[in-house]
Amino acid sequence: MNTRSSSAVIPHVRQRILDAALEEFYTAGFHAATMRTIAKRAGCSAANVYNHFDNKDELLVEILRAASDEQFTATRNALRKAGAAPAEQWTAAVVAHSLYTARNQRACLVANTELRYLDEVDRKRVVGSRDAQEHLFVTIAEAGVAGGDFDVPHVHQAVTAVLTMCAGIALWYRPDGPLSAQAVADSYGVYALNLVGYRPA
Amino acid sequence: MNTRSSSAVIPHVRQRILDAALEEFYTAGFHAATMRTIAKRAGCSAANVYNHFDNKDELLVEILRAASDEQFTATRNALRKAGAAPAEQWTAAVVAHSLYTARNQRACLVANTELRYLDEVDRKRVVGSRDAQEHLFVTIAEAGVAGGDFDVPHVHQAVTAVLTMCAGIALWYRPDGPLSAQAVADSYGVYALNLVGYRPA
Amino acid sequence: MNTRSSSAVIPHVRQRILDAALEEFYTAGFHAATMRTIAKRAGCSAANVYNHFDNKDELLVEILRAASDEQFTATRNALRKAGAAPAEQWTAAVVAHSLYTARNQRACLVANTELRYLDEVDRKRVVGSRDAQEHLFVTIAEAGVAGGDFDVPHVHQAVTAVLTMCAGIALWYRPDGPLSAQAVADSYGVYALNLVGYRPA
Amino acid sequence: MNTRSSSAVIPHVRQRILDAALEEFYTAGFHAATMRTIAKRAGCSAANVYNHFDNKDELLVEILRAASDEQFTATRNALRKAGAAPAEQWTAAVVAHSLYTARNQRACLVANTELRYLDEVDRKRVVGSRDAQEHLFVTIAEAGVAGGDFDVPHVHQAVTAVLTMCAGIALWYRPDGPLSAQAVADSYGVYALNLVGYRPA
DNA sequence: CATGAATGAGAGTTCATTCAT
DNA sequence: GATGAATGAACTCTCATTCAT
Repeated sequence: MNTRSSSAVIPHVRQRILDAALEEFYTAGFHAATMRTIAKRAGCSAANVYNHFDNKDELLVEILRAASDEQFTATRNALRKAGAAPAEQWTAAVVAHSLYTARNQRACLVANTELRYLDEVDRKRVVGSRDAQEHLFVTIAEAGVAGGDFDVPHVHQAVTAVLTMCAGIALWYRPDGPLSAQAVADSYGVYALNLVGYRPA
Repeated sequence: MNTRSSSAVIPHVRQRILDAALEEFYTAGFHAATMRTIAKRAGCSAANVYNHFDNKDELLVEILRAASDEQFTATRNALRKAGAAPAEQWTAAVVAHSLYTARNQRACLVANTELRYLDEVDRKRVVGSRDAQEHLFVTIAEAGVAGGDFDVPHVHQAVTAVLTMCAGIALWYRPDGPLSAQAVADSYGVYALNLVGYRPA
Repeated sequence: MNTRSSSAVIPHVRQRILDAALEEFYTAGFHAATMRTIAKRAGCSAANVYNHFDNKDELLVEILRAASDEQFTATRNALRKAGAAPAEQWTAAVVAHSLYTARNQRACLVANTELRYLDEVDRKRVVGSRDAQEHLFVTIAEAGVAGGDFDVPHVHQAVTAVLTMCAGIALWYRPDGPLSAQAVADSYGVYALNLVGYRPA
Repeated sequence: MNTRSSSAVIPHVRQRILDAALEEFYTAGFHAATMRTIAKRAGCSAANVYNHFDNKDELLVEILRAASDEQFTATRNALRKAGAAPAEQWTAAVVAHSLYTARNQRACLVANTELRYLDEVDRKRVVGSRDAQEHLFVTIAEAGVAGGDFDVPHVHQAVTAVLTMCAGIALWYRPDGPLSAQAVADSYGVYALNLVGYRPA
């Protein structure tokens, strides 16, 4: 009966707006989503959205930045727990990345299709952790090649290929499909390890 | 001095409109592209676009359908010239698919990002050759696995992974980059062959 | 029954929009006037206004620029017909200026109250002839003082006083009032001649 | 350490809001000024403004009424100190009126440009002392004409001309300009005396 | 084929104002 | 007194599309 418990059940408006925006961006696309439909889904007036966010772009920025950061964090955490061998690091990174993509399918799809609609300034606020993440993958792959574990042409390009492959999960994955997110991620780990020409000793 | 020769220099309006639309869809996205900017780029009035196409959706449909069909054709032609072994077929298909993607980067990017904005009816007019193409890849991969050439979990899913990986080329490839389209396609052929766990006999 | 004669009766849309805008700016003020009310008064849709003018500011600019230019022209024409003596020039200028103000009361009132709402760029497009006009008055007044016909402190300031006095006509003059525009203008000519301390030889 | 001394330093909210409103009305105009910017300038929330004033109109009314009353009072005080002769009364009134206008430039400008945005009821609450003031000027001018000191056509109209001329001071006067408020007011006294055709005996 | 003019629908955004706290 | 959150109404401006010519 107190404020805390009720707020535990119905999330605060700000979060409800973000959730609604993600849903709308996902189903309709950024441009086709309207502040009015977002607001209605969030259960408030369109005007009130502007009490919490500067404008429509800001909604997209917040959503994408949060997703990017979380995904990066997930990957780094996985790496910390994995063995030091390049193959283990590589697989751990790909699996974690894929797992996050499958589990946050909406946000990841939006990130891959709507990022382009942000202006230069806002895009920079989002792509930071994306670039860092890519750099992480490149480092691991290069270590693998240098150590003779991997054998693949154009390492950097291979990393790009793997990352877009993983991002693609967001295009088709459904939680109620035949494979669990974990199963999908695991197989993508295998694909990626194969892709870089890993040959067990 | 005949019509044909003049049309060889300045393409007919219909084609100019399609070219303009592709360019606008590519740079601005389907929703942000306006009939006016498309028309201006094509060098005619907005009203005149409607003398050649039913509506804005139709422009997207035409562009995507043509690209899909051409890509499918390119892939089938490559398969006809390739050896019968699964590895050869698989590589030929991936290379052809990738090559088309790199060489038609704009259309392929639009196909992957804007297809969702078509309604059910129009989307069906486009996805036919896409599905056929996917089916082709699946058939080859399954043959490879059945014959023991390939070793990969969840074949169908692996094909999806490969196709999204190839589609990703459209996201970053630039004709004036360090690698030629052919070089990129060749390395993607290697990636794909690795990915399915190919082991030369 | 032909197009020409009908267009002679009902002015073209562009002019109807300008007329409507002036009326709305006059009665409601620039900010309170809406594109919808302007359009409705002009007998077209709000959207169509944008086929003829870039935006709301442009409406104000066009109205004010035309009024400024016409007023300047009226003053210069009057000067050409007047005698060379400073008193004659001065009176002619003031009377012409006042006459225009009374006869174009709406435009002049809008010019004096709404000019401030234009941004720097647009304001410059309007104030050119205003400044030129002021310079004209100053030149005449200074000649009068130099020749001993006028005797007034701070000549430039006196000109400003006269011009604001004349502009004030737009605040209260009504065509159906007791005095004709010409009668009002004539008496303002007297006021202005008195004001600069004219003493007939 | 008591309330009075502290209020001497930081004025009470009500006054801070009025000051802020005047500043905003002056720089942006009544319609463009928002309750939020006014509140921010006053250092409180927009909602709090409504604890002190009924609505936005009320802010304008309060400002204009105070200014009108003060100006009227200033004029009457000046008249009491001046000699009885029409020329002395007339000059004293104009100088006092001008002086107030220069010294309260912002309020006077707002009074002359934004009064029109008040509805009938509110406008009446403001124009009372304006009308009274005009009546005062007319009385003096008519006495001057009746006594043969002044010679000017359409006395009432001449008064209007003088009052708008004085009001114009608010348009251009700046405290840091070349002339002091007193100097400006004095020369406007001369202009006005000239204007009514004063001939020293 | 081609166009300028026209429009209904709707988008993002703002704002004066209210109200629970 | 004071506030943050909320809202209905309205505004400027855009856009796909139509139509007379």
